[in-house]
Amino acid sequence: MTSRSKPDAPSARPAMGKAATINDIARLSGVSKKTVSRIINNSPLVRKDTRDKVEALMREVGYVPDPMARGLAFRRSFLIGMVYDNPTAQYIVNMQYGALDALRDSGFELVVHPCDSRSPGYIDGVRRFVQQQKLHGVMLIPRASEDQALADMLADIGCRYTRIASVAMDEPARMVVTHDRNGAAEAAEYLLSLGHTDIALITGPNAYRSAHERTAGFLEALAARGIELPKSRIVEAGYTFESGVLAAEALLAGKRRPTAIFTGNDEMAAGVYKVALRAGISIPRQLSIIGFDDSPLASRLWPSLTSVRRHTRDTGRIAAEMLIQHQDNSAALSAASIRPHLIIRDSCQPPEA
Amino acid sequence: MTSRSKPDAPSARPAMGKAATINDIARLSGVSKKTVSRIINNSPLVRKDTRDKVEALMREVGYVPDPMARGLAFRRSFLIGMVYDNPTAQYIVNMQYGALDALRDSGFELVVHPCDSRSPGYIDGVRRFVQQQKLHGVMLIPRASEDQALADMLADIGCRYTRIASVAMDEPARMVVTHDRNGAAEAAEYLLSLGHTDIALITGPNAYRSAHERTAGFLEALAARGIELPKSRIVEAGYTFESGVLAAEALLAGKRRPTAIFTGNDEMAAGVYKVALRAGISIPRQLSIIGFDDSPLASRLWPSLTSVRRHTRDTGRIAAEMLIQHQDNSAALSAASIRPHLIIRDSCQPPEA
DNA sequence: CTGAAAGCGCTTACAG
DNA sequence: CTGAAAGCGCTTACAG
Repeated sequence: MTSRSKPDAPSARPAMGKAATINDIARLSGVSKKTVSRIINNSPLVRKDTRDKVEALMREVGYVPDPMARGLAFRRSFLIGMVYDNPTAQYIVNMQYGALDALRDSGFELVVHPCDSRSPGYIDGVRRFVQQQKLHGVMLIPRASEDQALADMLADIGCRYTRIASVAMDEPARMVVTHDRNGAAEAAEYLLSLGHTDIALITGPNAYRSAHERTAGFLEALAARGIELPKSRIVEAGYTFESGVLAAEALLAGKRRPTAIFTGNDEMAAGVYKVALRAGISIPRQLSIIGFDDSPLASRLWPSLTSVRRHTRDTGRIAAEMLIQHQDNSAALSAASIRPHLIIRDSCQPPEA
Repeated sequence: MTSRSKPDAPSARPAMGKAATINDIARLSGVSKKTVSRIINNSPLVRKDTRDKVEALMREVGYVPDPMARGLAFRRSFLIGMVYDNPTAQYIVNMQYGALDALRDSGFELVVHPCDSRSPGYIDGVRRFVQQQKLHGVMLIPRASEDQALADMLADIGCRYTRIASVAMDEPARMVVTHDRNGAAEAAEYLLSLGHTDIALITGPNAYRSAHERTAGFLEALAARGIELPKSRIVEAGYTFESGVLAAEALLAGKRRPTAIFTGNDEMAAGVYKVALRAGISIPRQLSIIGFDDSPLASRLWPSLTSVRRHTRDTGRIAAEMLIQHQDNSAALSAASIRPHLIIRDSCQPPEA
């Protein structure tokens, strides 16, 4: 129990005495506030010894410029918005961690904005969010990032943004590409290397770019080794556990079952597990399975699931860095892209003779 | 591809012409800006027809006061901080959704601040976060919420906060109590109702208040029906999957296995699944299992896991509401508490004869 | 119930 | 390289 000041006291003031302001720094170091301002903003137009003297004082008194005052004068806040639409929790949290990695000690903060891209007014909602908060920039996470109308709106109102997507769909300076295609290809190659040829595929919704990329990468890699899947071995599902169950039921019902299944994400792979376990089909002896995401679920399932890992945290970090970076080095980052790779666990083995 | 203004254009201005300011509203409606300010702040000192006239104009031009200007004058921002320490992704995301439910259309935004409560400087990190951003208030999520030093620091600097915890540990106006004890008791009663008597318990770390509450609730409910667990049937683990595996191995090794296990969270229950499946112990025929959290994992496991559901999103909503509520009705909310309850799935049945 | 003045802590022109 | 003036869009005393 604490017995300090009343929580609803009308005026909340800093701990002891007011915090130092730019005026204090200017007065104490004997320069004008404009010079202090120049130092805050890293202007080159300050003599080195002036800068050193003032910076020492700032450190000494623990001075940090007020983001609201700065934002008011700049007509832009020091807030980065993260806009996303309904993906899995672990993915979002990792993305947030990554963004915060980039924002740490930068003076910027992360404000989250989940939305529903199926609701009609959602783009307007994002616009209000951006304009009312005068956001410095926003990160767009799949699947919202795939919505060109959203990106167009942001460009219209002059809001800088970065898009995270499985494939380049905007100027390089605004894109972080995750190359899902490569990850899926690696999964295909692994199954081939184990000797599988009767392989099935459960895809995410075709309308999702990520699903399209993963499917294409998987099928291409198979084709490169001369294997073409019949239509009956490819089932489109909805990226959800339940849809994975339905797809697996269709795939595992007949007598001639595939010896391996690749699913567009781990959720659907868990659905395959359920159907297989219920039907007494042994994983991996009678059925090999590979997922995509390397979510926590992958290691919690038994046997643990081989899955394609995405470097979500790094992806989020880079997307945020691109937003707060100064122009000079942003070019270096603009080509940012991260390749997924396969994490091998216990859900695959060569097919039975 | 879009071909709009360059993303790095030095001056980002609103879409078309500047947005309206308080001066525009004052001029156009023929009152002083102070009167407009009174209306913005819901002051009763405004004649109803004046208010109506001005509000109509504000709606018409889509005027929204600038949070940075307001914040600068108020010496406090319109940002709510969410401070948390390393819990599971779904829990955090649900908490964020709940907070945003409360903040929607309130003019407040949510800024996230994960931290590591084991690192020495973390309280200082939160203090800087609060003071530099002049946060309106912060929500403390377990286990950070259990740290009295953190709460004391916030009280010291005059920052309003709400704490979410399994049991009251602060003034009612600052607490949202989740009553984990009740949920655990319900799990115990369910197992008893099925006829189990040889029951085991895998607890979270005793240092966690939630673990303590869940353990106490479970054991109390058992004791109320005359059942006392021997020490050997109670294993302390770490709330993680891996620790659940180890605990289950200890519990399921001997010949006289318990017929049911209750775990302090779903992660550890998944660990029990792994050990049971590997050992050929059939769930629920030979072993009933109940988890806690009702995480997505619960329904993805097979057979699906009976688990105690926490109303995380509502909890987050209430914690945020308490922060932005005006004093008058905060009393009504202060007693806020939410009871967990058992979600019955397929992981339990009566013990074998 | 309403308003004119001063101020919140910064930055942007404009000078020098 | 440095500075005095005006302004960003609001609110707080203070009057009336």
